[in-house]
Amino acid sequence: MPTIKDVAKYAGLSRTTVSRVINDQPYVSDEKRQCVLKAMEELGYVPNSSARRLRSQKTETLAVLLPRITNPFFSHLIEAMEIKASQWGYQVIICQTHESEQKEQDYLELLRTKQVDGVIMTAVHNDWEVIESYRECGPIVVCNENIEEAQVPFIYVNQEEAAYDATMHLIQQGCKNISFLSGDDDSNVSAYRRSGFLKALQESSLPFLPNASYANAIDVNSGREIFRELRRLNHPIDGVFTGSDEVAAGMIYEAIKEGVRVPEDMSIIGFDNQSISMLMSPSITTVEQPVQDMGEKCVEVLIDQIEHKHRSVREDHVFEHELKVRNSTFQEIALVNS
Amino acid sequence: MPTIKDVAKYAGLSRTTVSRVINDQPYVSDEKRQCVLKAMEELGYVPNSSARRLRSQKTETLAVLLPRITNPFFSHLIEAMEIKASQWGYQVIICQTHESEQKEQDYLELLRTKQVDGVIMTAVHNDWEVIESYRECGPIVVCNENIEEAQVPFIYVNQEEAAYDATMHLIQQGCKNISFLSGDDDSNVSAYRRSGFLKALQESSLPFLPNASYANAIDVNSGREIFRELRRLNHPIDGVFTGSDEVAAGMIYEAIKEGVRVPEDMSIIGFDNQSISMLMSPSITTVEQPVQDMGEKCVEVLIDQIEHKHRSVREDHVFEHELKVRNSTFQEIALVNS
DNA sequence: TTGTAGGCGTTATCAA
DNA sequence: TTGATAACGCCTACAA
Repeated sequence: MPTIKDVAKYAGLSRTTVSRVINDQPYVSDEKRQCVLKAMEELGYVPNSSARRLRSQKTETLAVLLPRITNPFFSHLIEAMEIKASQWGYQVIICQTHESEQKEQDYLELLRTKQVDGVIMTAVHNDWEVIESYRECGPIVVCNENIEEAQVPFIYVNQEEAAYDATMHLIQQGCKNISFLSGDDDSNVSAYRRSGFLKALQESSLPFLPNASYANAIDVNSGREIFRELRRLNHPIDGVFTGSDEVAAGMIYEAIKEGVRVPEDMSIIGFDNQSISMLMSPSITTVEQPVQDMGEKCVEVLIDQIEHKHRSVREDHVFEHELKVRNSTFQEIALVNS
Repeated sequence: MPTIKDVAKYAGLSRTTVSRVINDQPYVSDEKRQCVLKAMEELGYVPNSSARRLRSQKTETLAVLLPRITNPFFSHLIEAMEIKASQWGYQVIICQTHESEQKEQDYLELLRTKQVDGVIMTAVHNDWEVIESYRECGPIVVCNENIEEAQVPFIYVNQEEAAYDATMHLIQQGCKNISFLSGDDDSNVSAYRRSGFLKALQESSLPFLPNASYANAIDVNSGREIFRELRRLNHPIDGVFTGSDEVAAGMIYEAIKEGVRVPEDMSIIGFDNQSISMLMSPSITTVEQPVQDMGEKCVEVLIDQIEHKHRSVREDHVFEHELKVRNSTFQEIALVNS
C-alpha cells in the first residue's frame, strides 16, 4: 500500500502538496495538482484512515447501543440511522447489550478509547450517573427513553400518553380486567407506560391487577408463556396491554390454539406497528411510533454536537404516536351498532 | 485526555515501561508495575485507539455488507456475527447496500482505506472481478452465496437443493401449476433456487410457467402485489415457491382477503423459518437455514484469516437446510387419510 | 529490568 | 505557491 510519501516522491513534490490536493485545499497550482492526481492514480494511493484519525482526533464513526438487533423496532431504527449517518460520511457500529449493564459499559468505553465520536443509546440499563461519567469523552444522545435528571438530547414519544391512549381504547371496547405486560421492568419506558396504564384505569375506576402484571415480555415466546399463565389465574382477563407486537402475536397464537376468541373473549393490544401486527388474524391493534424520523433525528442531533463541539444540554425531541385500531381489540359488529 | 506520556511523567518512569504495563508484557518489576497502574488509575488514562491502529496496522473492526438490516434473515445473521465478533474483541460496522452496486463498492473501500480488517458480504451485487480487486486490501468472506470462480471462503446452504426440496414438497401435495418468485433476479442465490425449482418440475414432468414467474419479491408488500397479479393470469396457480417468509405472508394475507383458501386452493411455501411463518394462519411451510451457525462461522473464518494472515483460498462451508412442513401447504385431513 | 529514539501516515504551522 | 518539520499517541528495536 503506497503512502503519501510514495506519492510525493513519485510526483517529485512534497508530502504537504500532496496532502493539499487530497484535502482539496487552495494554494496548489493546477499543474502540480494534476501531477499529484496522476501519481495517486497510478500508484493506487488511498489515504490511510488510521493516520487521519490520529491526526484529526476524529473517527467519523458512531456507536449505536441497542438491546438486540433482531427486535424489529430496533432494526428499523438502526436502518434509518445507518442511512442518515452514511449520508454524512459516518460509519455505524452495532453494539448489542442484551440488556446487560456490563455490556452497556463496555460499549460506552468506545467513547473513552476514541473509537467513536459519539454514542446513541436506544435503551439505558445503568444508572444515569454511570452514563454521565462517559459524557466528558464525547456526546451521547438517548433515543426512546426519557430520563429526567439527564442533561443530554432525548428523542422519544411520550410513552405515558401512548400507554394511556392504548389502555383507554381497551376500556372503551368494554374491557374491565386488564393485564399489563412490560419488557425490562427496570427500564424507564416501562415505568412511563405503567404510569399511563394506571392513569387510564384510575380515571375509569377500574382496579389494577398486580397478579396479572408481568415483566420480561419481550418476544413471541414470552407472549405465549404469559398467555398460558394468565389462563391459570382465577381472575378472568378480558384485555391485555402488551407493549410489543411480538408479544401480542405470541398471545394471539396461543389464544387461537386454546379456543379463546380475540377480541370477543380477550382484547389484545400491541406496540410499534410492526408488519406482523397487520398480518396476524386477527390483525393487531397497536401504537405506531415514527421510527424512521426518530432514527434520523438522533443521528442529526448527534452529528451536530460532534461537528460543532457544543456541549450537550437537555433537549427534548418528542415525536407523536398514533393508535392503529385493528381487529384484536375491535369487533366490527360494534361499529355497526354504534 | 491524558496520554501515555502523562502517565509516564506522573509515575516518574518512561513511556516504554508504561506501554509494557498496558500490554501486559514481562520485564517490569512488580513495584514499577503497581506504580504505573496507580498513575493510570489516578489520571483516568485510557489508551487511544487511533494511535494503536496506526502503530499496529490493525483496526479490530469488521464490515458486514447486507442489503437491508430490517430483513429478519439478515438481522438474525448480523446478531450472531456481532456476538461472535465481540467475543474476539472486534467491532462490527453495518453496511446496508440496498442492492446498490455503488454502495457495495463504497463500503468495500473501507478495506482499502484500512478502516476495517476484513469484510463479510452477505450478498454480492457487483461482478466478482470488481470484488476481486479489493482482495489485496484485506480478507473477504462471502455468506449466503456461492460464486464458482471466486477464491475466498464461502458459507452457505445449498440453495439449489433447498429449492428442489421445497418444490418437490409442493408437487407431492398435488400442485401442478407452480409459480416461482425470487428476490434480486441477478443474484446467485436466485439462480441456484431457480435451477433447483426447474429440476423438480422436470423430474415430475410439470411445465415451467414463465408468466407466473416474478423477481423482486422481497417483502410483505411485494408478496401482496404479486398475489394480485397472479390472480389476473388466465392460468390458475395452485402452488407458489416464494423464497421468503415475508413474501409468503403477504400472499397469504391477500389470499384471505380474496377468499382464496390456503392450502386448498393454493399452496404457498416460504423460506428462512422466521417467526412470522409460525404465527400466520395458516402457518407457513418454510425452509430453515441455520442462520446463527452460519453467522458465527463467517466471523470465525474471517478473523482466522485476519490474525493468521494466510491468503484466502476457496473454502466451502456448506450448512444443512431443513424443510419445515406447516399448514400453508399441508391439509391436516391429508394426514388422517394417509 | 529500564530507557532512548524512531517511525506508523497524516496534517498543520511556519518559513521560504 | 511550495516545502521542511513537528506533532497526533503508541509500540518496539536496541542500547544501557
